[in-house]
Amino acid sequence: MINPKPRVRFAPSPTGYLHVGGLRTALYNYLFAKNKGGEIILRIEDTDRSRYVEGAVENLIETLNWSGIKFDEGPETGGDYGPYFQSERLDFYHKYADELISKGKAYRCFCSPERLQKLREEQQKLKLPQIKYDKHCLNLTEEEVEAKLSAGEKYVVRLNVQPGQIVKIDDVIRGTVEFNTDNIDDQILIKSDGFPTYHLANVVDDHLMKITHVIRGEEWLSSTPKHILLYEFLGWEKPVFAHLPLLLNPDKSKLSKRQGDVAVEDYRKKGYLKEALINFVALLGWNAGDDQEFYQMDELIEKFSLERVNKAGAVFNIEKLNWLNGEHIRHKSVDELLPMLKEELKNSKYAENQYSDDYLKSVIEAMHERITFVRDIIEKSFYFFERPQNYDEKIVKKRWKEDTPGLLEKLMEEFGKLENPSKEDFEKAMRGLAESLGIGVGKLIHPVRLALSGVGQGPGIFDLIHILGKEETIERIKIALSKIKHSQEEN
RNA sequence: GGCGCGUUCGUCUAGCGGUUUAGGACGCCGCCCUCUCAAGGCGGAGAUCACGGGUUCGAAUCCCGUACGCGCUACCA
Repeated sequence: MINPKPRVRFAPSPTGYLHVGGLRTALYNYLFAKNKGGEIILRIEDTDRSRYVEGAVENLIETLNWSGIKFDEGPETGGDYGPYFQSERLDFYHKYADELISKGKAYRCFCSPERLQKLREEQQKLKLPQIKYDKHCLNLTEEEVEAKLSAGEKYVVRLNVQPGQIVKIDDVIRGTVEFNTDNIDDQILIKSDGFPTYHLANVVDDHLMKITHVIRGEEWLSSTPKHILLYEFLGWEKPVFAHLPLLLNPDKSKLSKRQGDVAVEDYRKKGYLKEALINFVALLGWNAGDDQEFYQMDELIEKFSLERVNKAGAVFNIEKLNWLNGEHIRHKSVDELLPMLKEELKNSKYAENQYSDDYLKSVIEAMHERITFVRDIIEKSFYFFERPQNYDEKIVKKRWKEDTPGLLEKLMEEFGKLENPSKEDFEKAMRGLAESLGIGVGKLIHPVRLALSGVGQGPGIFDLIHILGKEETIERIKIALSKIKHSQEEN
C-alpha cells in the first residue's frame, strides 16, 4: 500500500527568510525522498495576505538552492501538479469546501469577529475546559443562509466536527497519538477573504499533489486530527505523518531571533559552508546509530531514515557548527578553496590588490588546517596580504633578545646568497647558520616569524618564508630590525 | 486553564530488559608531536539516566503517577 516511490513536500510560507528549522525540515524531507528514490516538491503557502513579504519567495528559493537541496517540482522547476503557489490554487480549495458543505461536513458561518471574541471571553469566564466555537451558524436554515448570502454578508467556512470521537494519528516518529474530538474546534477552512487556511489548503494540495509522507515540525501535531478528519470527510487516503522535534534556543525555548541567528542567510553571510550547515542540522535530531559525525550530502541520503529521528527537541549549539565548518574546510582541496578565498578577498580591504592563483594556493595550503572559516585566512594571516604594521608586544618581549639583530643580519646574509631558493634551501640555510653559531635554531625562527608576520603564531616558518619569497623576507627583516630597535631604544 | 509531545554528561547524542564501572562527539583541561599556532594522537574531568512508585531474578530501557520544559489552543502558518 505504501508507494515504493514516495513524494514529499517542503511547504514554507513566504514571510521573510528561511529559518534554520525550516532548513532542517526541508533537509529531512529531501533525505527521506532521495533515500527512497522518491520526489520532493516545493510548495509556497502564501495564503495569508497580511503576512506577505516582498521578495520573500525569491529569497527562500535562492537560499534553498544554495543549500544544495534540489527540488523535483516547484515554482522554479515546474511539474505536473502545479501551480505551486497556493494563492493560485483558490479554485481547488473552493471546490472541496463546497463539497464538504454539501456533505454536511462543513458549514458557512456568518458570525462577526466581535461575537467570536465575546464568546471566547464568556467561555473563559466560565472556566470551560476548552474554548470552542458554539456551532451557532450550523443552526441556520437553508433559507437564512441564502438570504445572508444574497445580502452579501461576509462568511467563513467551518469544519463540522462531531464531538465524542477519537481520532488516531499513526506518527512514524511518535507512534500512535490519540485526540478526542471534544477538544477540536470547528476550524475555519475558508477565511472571509476567500483564501483558505493552512488546514484546508494543506490537505487539498497534499492530496492533489499525491504526497505520500507529511514530514513537518512538531508544532503541527496538535492540528493533525483536523487534517485527518478532512481526509476522511473527503474520502481520501491519508499520507504517512512524521512530526519532527523542534530546534531550541540554549534556554530550551523554541529557536528564536532574540537569542542568535535563525536565518540561514545569516549563517551563509558569516562564512559557514553549506556542507557544514547541512551536516550540523542533519545531526540535530537524527543519527545513524554509529559514531560518524562528519557527513557529506550523499552519505546523509544513503543513511537517513525517519525511524532514527529523535522525539526530543535539540538545542542549536554553535560550537559544534564551528567545528564542523573547520572539518569541512579541511576536507576541501586547495583548488576548491581558491575561488572561495578570492570571493572573501573581494570583500576585504585587500580588494584592490592583485595576487596570483599560485600565491593564493600556497597561502591556502599553509593555513588550511588552522582555520574555521575561509575568511580566517585573511584575518588570521593578514601578513600574506600586507606587511605587518606593528609587532606583538608580548612576543617582542619574549623572542627579541639583545643578540637578535646581529643574528638576523647574518641570516639575511645567508639568505642573500641563495639563488631561486626552495623551501628546503631556506631551511638548510637557517639550520646551517644556527649550527655554525652553536645556537638553537629557535633563536632565529622566532624572531624571523615576528619580523615577517608581526605575530607569534602561524604556519611553519619555512612555509612562511618560502611563500613570501627571498626578497620580501629580507625586506621585512630589515624593516623589523629598524622598527623594533627603535621601540627598544625608546623604552 | 484544556489538549498533546517530551525529559541520558554544559550541548548534540548511543542505548531499544542482563554484554554498562552508561559509550561517542563538540566544548573544557592535561600530555605527546613540534619553530609557534593549529591539525592530529593519547588521556582526564563531566550523567545518582527529571523524580516517585510499580512489573521483573534483573530497568536508563516496560507500566503508572508527579514535576518540569515545550507545542497547540487565531479569519498565522
